[in-house]
Amino acid sequence: MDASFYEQVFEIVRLIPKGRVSSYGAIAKALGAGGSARMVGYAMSNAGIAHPKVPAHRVVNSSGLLTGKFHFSPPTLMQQMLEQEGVKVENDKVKDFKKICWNPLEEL
DNA sequence: ACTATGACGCTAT
DNA sequence: GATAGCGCCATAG
Repeated sequence: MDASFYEQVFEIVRLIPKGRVSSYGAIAKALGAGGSARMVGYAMSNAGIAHPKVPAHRVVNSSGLLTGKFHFSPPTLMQQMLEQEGVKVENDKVKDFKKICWNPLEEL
């Protein structure tokens, strides 16, 4: 394994259950890099070329805002994917984010 | 080794 | 509520 930070992030993201979402900070913390939330997002940039597919659309910021939606094509794909999985999104923000937020540290 | 960058997080104003 | 600034840390050049 490359054991790169990216791959570790990808693994966590791939473990996110359908209909749930996670935050960059939570994932970073689960990896033991609590302060490297930026790295998680940075890794997501590679998610587009990563295999197997990484449900990056399930990863949002601590506010539940779809910050990275512009990295999708089209940018509306992220919101549609979430709604498709039962996640309600309003104004580029996950509704009831606190309720559906998935904590890797707790679930794992 | 150093600098620049980045899908973040938090606090202050 | 919106904007601005700082910190935090891994990757790329």
